Amino acid sequence: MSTTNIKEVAQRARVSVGTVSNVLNRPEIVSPATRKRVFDAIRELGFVRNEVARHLRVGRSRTVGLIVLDVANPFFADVAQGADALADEHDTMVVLCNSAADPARELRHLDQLEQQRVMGILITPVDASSPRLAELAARGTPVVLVDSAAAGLQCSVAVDDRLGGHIAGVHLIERGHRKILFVGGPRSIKQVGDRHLGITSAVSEARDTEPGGGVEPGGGPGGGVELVAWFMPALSVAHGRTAGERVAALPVEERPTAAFCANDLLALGFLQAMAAHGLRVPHDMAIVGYDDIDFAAAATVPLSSVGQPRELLGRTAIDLLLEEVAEPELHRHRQVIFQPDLVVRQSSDLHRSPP
Amino acid sequence: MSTTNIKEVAQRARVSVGTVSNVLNRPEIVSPATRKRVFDAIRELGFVRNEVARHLRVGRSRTVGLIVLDVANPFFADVAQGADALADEHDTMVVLCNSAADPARELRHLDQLEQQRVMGILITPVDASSPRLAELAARGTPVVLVDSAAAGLQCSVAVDDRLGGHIAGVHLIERGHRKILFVGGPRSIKQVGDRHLGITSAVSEARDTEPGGGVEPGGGPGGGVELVAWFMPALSVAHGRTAGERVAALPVEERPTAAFCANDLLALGFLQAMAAHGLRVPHDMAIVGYDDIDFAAAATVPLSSVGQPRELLGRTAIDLLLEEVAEPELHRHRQVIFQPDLVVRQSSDLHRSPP
DNA sequence: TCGGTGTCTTGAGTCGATTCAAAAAGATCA
DNA sequence: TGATCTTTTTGAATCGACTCAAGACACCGA
Repeated sequence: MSTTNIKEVAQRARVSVGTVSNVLNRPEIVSPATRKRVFDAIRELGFVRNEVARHLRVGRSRTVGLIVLDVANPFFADVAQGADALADEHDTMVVLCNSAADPARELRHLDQLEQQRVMGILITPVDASSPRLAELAARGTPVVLVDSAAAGLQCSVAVDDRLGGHIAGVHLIERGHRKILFVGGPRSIKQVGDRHLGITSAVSEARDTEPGGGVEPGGGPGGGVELVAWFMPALSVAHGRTAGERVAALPVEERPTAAFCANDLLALGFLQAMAAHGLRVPHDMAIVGYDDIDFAAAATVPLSSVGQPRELLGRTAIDLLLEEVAEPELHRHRQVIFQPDLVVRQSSDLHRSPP
Repeated sequence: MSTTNIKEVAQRARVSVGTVSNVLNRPEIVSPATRKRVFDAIRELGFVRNEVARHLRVGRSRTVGLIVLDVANPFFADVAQGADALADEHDTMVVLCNSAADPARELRHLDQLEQQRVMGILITPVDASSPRLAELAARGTPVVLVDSAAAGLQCSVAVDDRLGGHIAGVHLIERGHRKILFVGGPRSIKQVGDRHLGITSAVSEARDTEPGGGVEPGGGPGGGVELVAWFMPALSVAHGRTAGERVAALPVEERPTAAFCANDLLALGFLQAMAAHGLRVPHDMAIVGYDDIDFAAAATVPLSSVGQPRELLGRTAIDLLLEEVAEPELHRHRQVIFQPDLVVRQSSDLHRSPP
């Protein structure tokens, strides 16, 4: 390791360590001549300040941890980019950690970050109600939940996932679909649950308002719209493909005509499976994804998707965190909620005529 | 911040600080009764070990920095995942930093990581010949170049980009293309240059071996294959789209029949532009990308792409780093080079008949 | 020459955990 | 019981940078 320390610099510049420290931190109070001597010594020795020691003394780090469910998901890459951009302006470093939706990994990262005394933690939790998050906050590490609303105990930024699910449901129903599949991820992930609730509410509203209260054969009670939900083990392209294959294997009369996937990775996988089994999108199967990642627009069939302000989520999270760090006393926890919006593309843009 | 420190724990457990430290680090040398008392005190006080102080004392951190050109590129997400997986097994944390291909940002991250005295740095440099990297190594922070071969001064893992470019070129020529466009990123990025060199060599080999040495009208000297190269300002979907639009605007007789893009993001953007301008892929324009990210297979037209062992790159980089850290004296810098392989999909899978 | 007033510089003490020589406590045996 | 090991525990010194009260120094006017 760079063994040159402030002491050696002081020796070479023929000043005390205090003066070197002053040059580093408040150069204006040091006389120009001394300052120059010190800078020269620093350059000559290739001195690099030991941030660890500095941090130990001043007790405050300039890094924040960002724990996401899946680094490989472009949605989180965009959130991270937003966070990074704002953090950068405040001379702060964002370290990105991947929990891979695994509570154990999440816990390990939380422990590591707390032990490193980071300035704060932004997290998209596997389980938002975990007591660990409250403990962290209580012990003094501010936590901001990202893409997941908090119950007042901490700050959070989120997009209204129920609304997003609702919009997607209304859209599909409006396009004439009467049997819809929801492809979710693990139930434990709150976003999945909320998006499911959203489309569920859209479906039951459709039942209530639909004319003719008779029970149609094969339809749900009180209306013609039926919703099936499958919860896959992960929100990945591979599991989307699995779901798609399972759907393709169903006999036509049982098969839904539309799928709402809890994120775009699932949707892209699902779409691939449709192509592989000769099902046309949107004719045989309409698809709506979630997140509106850049790749959604570039898919085999351009994908309809519920969009979220991804970078803004990241920026806002950093903003809330910095606010809390700056004035821990005055700070009141806030829950910021953004609105999703549906981007209709080819994958669902077809009016389905009744059978 | 968690203000409970080892001293308070010691007080409550009625032992010395040395004993608490022992319980934390070598519990087996402490008698069971004492150990229990200490653990109880830790639990009761909610003590969290201060990794900063520990690090200052032992002089060695358990984190490595990984600086990539673009976090939003799934290629790097996969590399990061590979690195993370292996690091995890060694109880080491990977922090991901984004240089966004900007030398200034890269430098800032290098500075920060060095100041934090990380165990080592994995980097896909904007400029591999930058003296900063050598300085870092000289001052004691091991550096491993990722996806970019080193000249013996440090370790590196890479994929043979010239070979990759060559394979792509041979494939397109073999499919009958005689006018090929190379869509690159900034020339300063080594990968871009190498991939260009690769396809250039494929083209000149084709000229040499092609029967009939006559100069064809519109063809290059000595053969019928022509290569044009455009270097875009960034390896992004947006710039791919720009390139595609520029190509689409060309009169048919001047327009290439195939494009080899320096990465899949460019290729996906290029593909979108083709669709937007009514050019059919692969009939009017064949496309080959690079990296074979998961989204390549899911594109509007499934994308041919030169594949790289992405996660293995990350794993190997960590492996080399750990090896160097473990035995700094014995360690000899190594350059690991993997082979790329072309995955042919629909976007280039068509034999073009001569005009 | 002295006191006063700024401007710089100094260096011991501090942050929290680890280390290790040395002391203390136990165990074993003659 | 005392001598000799062995097992535990102790606590001062240490890592490197920062802080701040106190000291050194220069300059000015009386």
